[in-house]
Amino acid sequence: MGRELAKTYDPKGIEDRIYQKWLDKKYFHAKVDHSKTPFTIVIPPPNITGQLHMGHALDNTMQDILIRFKRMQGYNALWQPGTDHASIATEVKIIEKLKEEGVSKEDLGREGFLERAWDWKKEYGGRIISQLKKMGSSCDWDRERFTMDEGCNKAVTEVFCRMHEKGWIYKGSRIINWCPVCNTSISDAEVEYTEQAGHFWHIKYPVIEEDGSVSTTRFVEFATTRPETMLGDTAVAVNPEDDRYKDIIGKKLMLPIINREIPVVADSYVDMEFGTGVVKITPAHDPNDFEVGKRHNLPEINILNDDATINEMGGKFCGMDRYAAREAIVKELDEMGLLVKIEDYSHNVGTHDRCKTTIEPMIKQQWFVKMDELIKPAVEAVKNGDIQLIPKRMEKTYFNWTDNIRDWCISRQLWWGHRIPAYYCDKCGEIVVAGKMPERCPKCGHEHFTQDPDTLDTWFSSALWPFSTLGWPEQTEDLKYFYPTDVLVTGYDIIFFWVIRMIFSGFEHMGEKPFKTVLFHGLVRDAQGRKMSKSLGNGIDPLEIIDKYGADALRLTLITGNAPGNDMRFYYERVEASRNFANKIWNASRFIMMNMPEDGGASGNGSTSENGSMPESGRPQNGAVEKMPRLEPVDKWILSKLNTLTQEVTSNMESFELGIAVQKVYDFIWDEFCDWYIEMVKSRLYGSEGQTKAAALWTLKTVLINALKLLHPYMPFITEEIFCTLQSQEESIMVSDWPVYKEEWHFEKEEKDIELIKEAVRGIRNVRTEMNVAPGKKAHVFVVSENEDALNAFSEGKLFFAALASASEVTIQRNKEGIAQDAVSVVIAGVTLYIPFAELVDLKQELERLQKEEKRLTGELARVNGMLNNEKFMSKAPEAKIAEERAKLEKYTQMMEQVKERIAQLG
RNA sequence: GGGAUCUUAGCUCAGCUGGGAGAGCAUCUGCCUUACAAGCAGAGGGUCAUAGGUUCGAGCCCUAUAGGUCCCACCA
Repeated sequence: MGRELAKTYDPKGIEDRIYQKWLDKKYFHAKVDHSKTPFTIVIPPPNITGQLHMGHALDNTMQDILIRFKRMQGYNALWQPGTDHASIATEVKIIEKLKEEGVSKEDLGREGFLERAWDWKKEYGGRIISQLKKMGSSCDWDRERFTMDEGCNKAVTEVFCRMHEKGWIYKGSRIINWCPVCNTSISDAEVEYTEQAGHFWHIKYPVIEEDGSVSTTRFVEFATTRPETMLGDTAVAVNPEDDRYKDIIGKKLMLPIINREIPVVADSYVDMEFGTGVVKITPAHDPNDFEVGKRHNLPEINILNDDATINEMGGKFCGMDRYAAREAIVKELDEMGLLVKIEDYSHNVGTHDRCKTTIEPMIKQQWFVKMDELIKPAVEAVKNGDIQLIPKRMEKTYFNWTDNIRDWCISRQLWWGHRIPAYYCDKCGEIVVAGKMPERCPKCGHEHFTQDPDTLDTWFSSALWPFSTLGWPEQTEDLKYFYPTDVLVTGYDIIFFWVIRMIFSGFEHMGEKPFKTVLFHGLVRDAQGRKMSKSLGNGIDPLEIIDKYGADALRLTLITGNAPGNDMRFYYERVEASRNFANKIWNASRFIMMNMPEDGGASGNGSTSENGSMPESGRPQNGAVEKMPRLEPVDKWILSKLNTLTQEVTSNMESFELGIAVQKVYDFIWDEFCDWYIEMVKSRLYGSEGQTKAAALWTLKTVLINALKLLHPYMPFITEEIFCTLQSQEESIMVSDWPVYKEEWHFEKEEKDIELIKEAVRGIRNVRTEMNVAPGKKAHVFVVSENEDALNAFSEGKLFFAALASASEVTIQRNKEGIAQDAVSVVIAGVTLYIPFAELVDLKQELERLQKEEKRLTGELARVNGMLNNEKFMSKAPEAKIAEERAKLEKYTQMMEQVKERIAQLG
């Protein structure tokens, strides 16, 4: 009888079927509806080159939890999805692929290359999306966007033109970070410093004497880690306070090999304590030297080609690679007697975060975004709490960046991306920034232009994501309704790249913040705590986990026991624990369904798949289907517990404490519902009494359904499967109402009473184990109390002792008359239980047990009395706390009396 | 050099605004009790890194120390 469910939960098959149903029913789709409050999340768009990794899995699980929660709460929940073109990452991959075919990017030309890139996008762009679907993500796929689709392109151009107009985008000659392998400039944020073993070459330059001759005796010595840059030296600097060098300031030196006269300048940038206190100045190839050069009007001599070979400025080294040139120059200096010594030296070298190539600072014409004004509202918003960062400590990281903000280099010498909308007059070179190719030059009237070959930093378009995806620059209904979005969920590692840039872009172009809250998560690490990486080969594929344990188990694993912004370790035992929990719910549900009558409003074959023609409209029956029957105390107890749970979980989720919330649901379902409630009502289900059985079934079903709802955002698939099967309905749990606190489900007395019973049961189980009583051996339990409430509670709960505490019979009485002297006793507040066994009980052991308890109680009493007798505590502690302690005092005093009495009996 | 963060049971981690130390896994002891052995019932295990301080009261707040992790800057 009842519905057939497999003995263990097998997510395979179920998950795909359910997801397809959700898609078919358009549950994920959100449209403007002014009768509802919107709740919006924009997805951090994954790269089209990407494959789902644990970071995505975590990020998307958190977003899906929030979206599903809010959707059930009645919000108009929109989760806006899309992908990112990821300019440099994608371009690098395509070039790699072309290389295999023996073709270079230049062979194809710009047009040909872009064609290949779009092919790539078509082929792989969808892969990550289908993987996100495997996770159960309830994104509105009808709204899927791409950072290089028509709308986003329009937004990018619009922003570029506007900011240029305002003077906040400018073109300038600056020192930038150049990657000689990717052949592009990169922003400061893309530079990754790694410690490398290198050398410190001590070199000296000869002084030019008054008479113009090169001295053979006077030298200035310094040390460098990049001797080849000497080709571009235009000065040597010392600290103006440095007495050692005061006399040579303003003198000239002879730059060896090149034979160029360079001055000695005084600049406070030089640290007297470091090395010899002398620094060679290469303005074209070092950011600090560049600044010094500006201050002293030094020439900037670029000595490198884009591929990091030496250019014609390097004389005979022209054409050599930078490292070959280094060797040759050192050798030559040595031969000239100018190399003093070589030291081993370990230092930090800037590398490109994508390809790990050592970057080369160079002076280039690039486009920049002026940051000083732009950043102000973004700083203010976080400062005054308009935008909330969770956890709060992320604010410090945020301000640390904004306080030291530098202009943002946005041009990239790449082809895959948004081409800069700047056009150069072929005749006079005039720059026109516009949405399309200008017709004639405003300066000279010429009609031919060439567009800037560069593209924009990939983050330029992602910065606009929260509003470009909603239709901006058009003033769409979607934009007005869904913007600003509510929560941004992302890793703390892209706070500078993305979060800050979205914030200032939102204020600048929308006049309003892009989101109210940023919820950060940490990194998912491997079992040893290492970062998961391709090179280490320690990555765990989320799809593999889903295949083996199910998406629900994966999701639960990623959320439990993790606080916002904290890294976590991922290992299989944790997934197993989650899988076991899924199985636990499955079996509890199976048990309930097995006991449901065929007719009781829950008939049907339990399968949801072949019955696809259920009415689509209307809310589901919202859990408690039938009207509330006459309940037993234990039913009221679990309902009351559920009520508290509902309140707490909702509150935790509203404050983004997702891990805490799900832990509570887990504990409730497993401990309270399965281990206690189900065990306590079994006899009522097996018996044939109509009313009490119906009440038990009603309660089982009601509590289960509500618990499933609370769990649904975390484990969407299994909760859906059970929800539909249990109620034989097609309508989804994901569009059912979120549970709320119900006054009529609040039962204070019953909660107290059942907790008392539980305590007694635990006490009996304890002594039985301690006394090595065989599990099959039943015993008579005597309950002795003078307390009316307790007596009532026990007479109501009498039958539980047979099922839960191996009682053959329960006798309730006001005194211990007729109870054998050698019984084992259990003391709980106000009640003493006696269990006489047929065999003689070791009274010595019993006495020892009681004495141990006496000792424990003595300690407790001392602590409580210590507080209550402390005047300062009494005058300063909150009243509630004092009342709590008083109650404890009463309880322990009572128990102490009982224990003492029992000890006296034995003694 | 600047900053953040962590140090809690054998392991991995929770512990929200200060009010009697928790979970999962592992270990030990019993149980195939008709939902579940991916289970049930019990048990052991922590001077919450160290030293001070504030407080009636500190795992939680402050200071210092030790060790770990990360971010930023980049001293040539």
